[in-house]
Amino acid sequence: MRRISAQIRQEYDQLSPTEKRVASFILDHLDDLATYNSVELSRQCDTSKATISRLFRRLGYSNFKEVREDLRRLRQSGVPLPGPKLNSEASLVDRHLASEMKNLKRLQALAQTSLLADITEQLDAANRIAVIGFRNSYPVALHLRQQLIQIRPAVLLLPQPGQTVSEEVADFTPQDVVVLLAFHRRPAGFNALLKTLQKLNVPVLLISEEQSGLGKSKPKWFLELPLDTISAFDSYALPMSVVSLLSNLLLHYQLDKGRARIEKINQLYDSTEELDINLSY
Amino acid sequence: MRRISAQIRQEYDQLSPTEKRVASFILDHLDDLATYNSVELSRQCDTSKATISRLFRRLGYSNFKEVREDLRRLRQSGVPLPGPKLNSEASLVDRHLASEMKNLKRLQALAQTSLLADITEQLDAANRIAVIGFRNSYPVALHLRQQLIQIRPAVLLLPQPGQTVSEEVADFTPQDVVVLLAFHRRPAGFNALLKTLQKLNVPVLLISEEQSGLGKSKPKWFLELPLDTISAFDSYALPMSVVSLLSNLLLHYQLDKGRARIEKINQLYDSTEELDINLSY
DNA sequence: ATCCAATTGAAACGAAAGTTACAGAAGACA
DNA sequence: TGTCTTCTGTAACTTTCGTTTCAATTGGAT
Repeated sequence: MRRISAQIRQEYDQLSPTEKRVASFILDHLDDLATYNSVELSRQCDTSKATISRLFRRLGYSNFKEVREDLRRLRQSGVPLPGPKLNSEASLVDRHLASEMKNLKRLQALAQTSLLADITEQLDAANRIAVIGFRNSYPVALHLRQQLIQIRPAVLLLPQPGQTVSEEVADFTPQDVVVLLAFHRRPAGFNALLKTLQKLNVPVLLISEEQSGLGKSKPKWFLELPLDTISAFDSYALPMSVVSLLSNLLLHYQLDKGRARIEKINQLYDSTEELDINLSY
Repeated sequence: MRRISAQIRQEYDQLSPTEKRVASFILDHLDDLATYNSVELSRQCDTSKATISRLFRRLGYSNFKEVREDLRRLRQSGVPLPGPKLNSEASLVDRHLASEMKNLKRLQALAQTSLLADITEQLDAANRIAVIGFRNSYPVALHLRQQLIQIRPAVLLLPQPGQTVSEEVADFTPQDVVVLLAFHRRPAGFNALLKTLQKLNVPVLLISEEQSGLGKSKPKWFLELPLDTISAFDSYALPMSVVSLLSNLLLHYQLDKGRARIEKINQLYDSTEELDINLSY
């Protein structure tokens, strides 16, 4: 495929001063050049439309449209990203970000299976969904519930104050789904809960940190997310990313099926306060 | 800032069948919609230019140009690096991950300043820290508080049930710190809260989504995080990553100062031993 | 069956985007 | 100095884009 950046490098010496200025600008904005038109380009580079037009001609394109098409194809077909460069004295911040990047890449590997499609389907079909998360997993559970409730009814956050999970889960059936967020520090009794669910034959999506050893409990779906950081505090970035991903997947699944009731979404957004927070000032 | 995905959510039910088809396509291609024009859109959705034109009118834009400008502004708020680009058949999952990657890169650009060091120092020195977050920001606030409380005392989560933020914040001083998580849909009265804090001269760390326009309120520190995803549901991955980053930074700051007790860190690392919080089964 | 409202695409229109012709400016060279 | 070349923006142009008008079609409702 022809690459405009390559063309520019090749021809750069032959270009006139103004053209060089434009070419540099292009190299600096390769990623969203496809969204510019020649008028904007000329304004940004403080030159005329004519110069822009001539430049692309010089670079071997017959017109601007061809450039656009090339860029879009380029955009869509995998420019490898330059990884975060790290020297030995990289700051904590840099190292944190590098670590997050690494975690994301691992998720990418995990997400290749049909697992997510399968889960999405069940999240749509389930009569009820229970989202369960203790301690550090609780904020994630809360968030997941906040998102899911916007696209389907009957999404419960467990346990509710004053009740035990066992009680609330007792009447769950194979037509329901339980999402169990189980990152670190699972309280005593957790295994009992797993067993109960298994006995009831409730499909369980179990999400934990890596190396949790929870795979043995044979949940219907199992996601092990890397939470590693440079130091003692884990990062819950990936769990939140998965929440967003699952929500978006479910939304699109429902859209495809014509089943999404989007009109409700904003109402809920605006009026419903799912949490008992006092919003007054 | 107006977001086309939000507009679509709001109006979706009012749309005609063809318009719904187009709207779905848009949600599926939010990330590179800016590179399409109405002719291409109409071809992709197998409809006419006229329908496209009418749809955007219905979504509250006065013309297509306005849509483009909106989308470009969204896109351009990032660093000039070619993100991970995928071919057109890339799955939603792949595109989600690519988008997260891009957001991380943007955070990398934000984090170059001395801002974080400054914040860390104050988080250490503060008499009290209040963490405030409503709606979708609440889980993040909860999590931040959970982490910070492990390395320093007097970290409050506001508002507490039955009280108003104003009341609880009334006695805050310049020696305290308020962390205000303010992602999207800030409730009425939010500005009043900001002003109160300003009047009391309390240092505020304000964290919001990009393009929130909250910079005008002149908080002491201001972080704008990209939450963009491929579709309607935002990703709170970056906020959670920042929580982890801040926690780790503070931990290391205290370690450097000999102020963190080693046994605390061991506690942090130890994922099995538990104090029992009253979460029943 | 008839009417009415809603939906949609074809076509016409005006408004831009993009190309080309042209002319002025600047520099090189004799 | 005069001439030639190159570079560049202006303006005229052609093409494409986006909106609007209008008529055909559909699906209810009476």
